[in-house]
Amino acid sequence: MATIYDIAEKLGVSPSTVSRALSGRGYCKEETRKRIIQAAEELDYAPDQSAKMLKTRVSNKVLFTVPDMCNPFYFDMIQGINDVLDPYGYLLILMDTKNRLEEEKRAIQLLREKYADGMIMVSFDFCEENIGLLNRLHAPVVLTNQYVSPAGKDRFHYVWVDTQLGIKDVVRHFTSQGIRRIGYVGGRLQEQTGRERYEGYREGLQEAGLPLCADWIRESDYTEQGGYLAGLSLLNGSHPPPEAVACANDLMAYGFLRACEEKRIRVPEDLLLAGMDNLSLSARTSPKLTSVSLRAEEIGRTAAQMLVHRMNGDNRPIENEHLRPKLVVRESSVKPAGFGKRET
Amino acid sequence: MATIYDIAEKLGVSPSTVSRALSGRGYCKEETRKRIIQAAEELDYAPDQSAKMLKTRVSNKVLFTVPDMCNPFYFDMIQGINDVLDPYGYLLILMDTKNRLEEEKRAIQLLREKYADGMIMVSFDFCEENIGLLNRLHAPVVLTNQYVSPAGKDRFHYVWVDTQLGIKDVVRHFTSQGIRRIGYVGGRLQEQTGRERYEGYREGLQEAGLPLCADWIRESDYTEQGGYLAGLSLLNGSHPPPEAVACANDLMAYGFLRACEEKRIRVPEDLLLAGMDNLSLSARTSPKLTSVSLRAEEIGRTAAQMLVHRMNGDNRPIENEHLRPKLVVRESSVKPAGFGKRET
DNA sequence: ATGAAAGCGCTAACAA
DNA sequence: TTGTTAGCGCTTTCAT
Repeated sequence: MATIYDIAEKLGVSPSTVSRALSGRGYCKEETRKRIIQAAEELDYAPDQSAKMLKTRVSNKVLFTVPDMCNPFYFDMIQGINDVLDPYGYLLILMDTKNRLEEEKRAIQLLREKYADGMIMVSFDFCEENIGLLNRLHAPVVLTNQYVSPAGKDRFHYVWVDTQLGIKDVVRHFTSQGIRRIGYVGGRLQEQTGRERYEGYREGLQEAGLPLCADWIRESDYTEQGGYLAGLSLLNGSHPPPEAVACANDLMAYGFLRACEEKRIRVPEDLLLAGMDNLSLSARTSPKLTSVSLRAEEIGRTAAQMLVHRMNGDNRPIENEHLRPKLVVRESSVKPAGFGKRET
Repeated sequence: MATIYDIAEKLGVSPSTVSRALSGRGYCKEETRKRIIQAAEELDYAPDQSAKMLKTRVSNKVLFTVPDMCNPFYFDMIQGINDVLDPYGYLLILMDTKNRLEEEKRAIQLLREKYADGMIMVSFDFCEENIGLLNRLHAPVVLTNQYVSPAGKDRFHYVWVDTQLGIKDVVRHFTSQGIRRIGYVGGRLQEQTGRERYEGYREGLQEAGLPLCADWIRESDYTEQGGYLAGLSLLNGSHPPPEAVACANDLMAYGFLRACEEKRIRVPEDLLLAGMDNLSLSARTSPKLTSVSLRAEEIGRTAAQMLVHRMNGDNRPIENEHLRPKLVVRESSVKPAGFGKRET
């Protein structure tokens, strides 16, 4: 592969002249430039990225990490991220951390090794360990969860949606219909996201004066299969069964729906159900699924904008962003006439 | 940021010793290695990728380009690609070419500039221009369409599914139910993918001795919105209307379904419908959508395997791969009792 | 307007 | 086992 030296030699000019001509920075006589450009084409020249990066210290890449590549939610986020990043010429490196701390650490390490100029990180569990590493990083980072270190002075930024409030809204939506036996399928309580959403459930019940009932609560993993298993377990293991169930995301709600089908429990005739994420799929399932919109694309867009701001060396302090969740009510959660009268 | 020189200096050894100790290649006394590793940690050292790349000429990245980031089909492919690439330590750069030749050329240029070691490219239209550029590339490339240059000796490989046969199977599925008025919503005929699938439609009709009828055929763009518009146009503009419609992908079928809803045409009671891609959504829509499975994940996995094979410098000639499409019949395409008797 | 030369941080062939 | 040295291909300062 030809280098600027080959071009320089062929034309009897110096490599620096070639560099200037091709990059457009610095002086170069128009005629010389033309000859250089022509020679570059003849030699099938293409600038070498690694050499350029080594010199300029920028990679033009952004790392985007998600905890579960199978969840369409993140692809909605990608739309937004890409919309913003593309015009700036940033490339997107996509990485699946599989909700494993080790993989998240690997992602952080990639940044230390300058694979990318910045990172947008989604995690179910921002904790002391990954946050500590993140704060040691020089490259800008934007998270999609709220996190404030006790010590303060965090180096990263975040854009977040109050999922706690979102789940609380779901519970309110149920109680406002007179429902009192409300179940919940969430994530692991050891994880930040799991705690947040569970807290919304707890608050919602409390607000309505309803007790927590372990029989109606399951911990799962945000996957369809996990929701299915949790659904079976909950439907089999609770007497009386709940009248309504809030799932901490749509994927688990789909799985729960599958469990209901299997158990011949009709939604919403026998049981009300709601999810969270508002995947585009949810408007088309049967029954159409009530869900809390987290505005995935907007999160992505906002996160990318914050990141670009920081990567461009603009060091004016920026505010962390806060998006409001929005309950989208569809068939699955609305009590039909004759609700609860099981057909036989 | 610390370099191996900083470590070398601190310890009074040479940079190459540090390099050997850290990379594990070449001799290094165990004790020296330990001291070096400790010093590296103390100095918060991380190897610089661009320097390593410049020297080793490998980027450990693979470029994956898709013509429409909004289509979940490609995310199924990503699962497969990532499954294969991840164990080898390859990172995935995702790029949306927006079905524009210019963007495809940009992707090819990225490879020339060594942004990545190889590429998996999805395009609706492999044509002389992009193929010509692809053949000039040194880096390995795997396409997801069949393409054989007239001149032969193509440098790239491909894994393909016979979508022509897939659409033909859909038409057969319709005709086997006695349906004779069969419509089609496809891609642009100027594009390779559009031609292929249309050809399947044409052959299917021909096989059943049915004539082509322009009233029942629409060109669109593989998006939901495109399918919706094509649906409205077809439903409004054909007298008599078709009894069944084959859509060239699921996204357009969803759009078509939306158009049907709007026009109060019931599927499958008034009209049969089928798509192609077999997105996971299709098993959950209402009605559940019949679709041709293209095995997205398997395409991804296979393509990635071929690419890895080539990137590892294994130059034994490899066969292009061929996956068979599979019709998955669901509610939307099965003639119910009383089909065609419009309710009023 | 152009050229010479240094250097980005790493690897690897060769010498010691 | 370790050190010396020469690049990888580009940018950029400084001199001409």
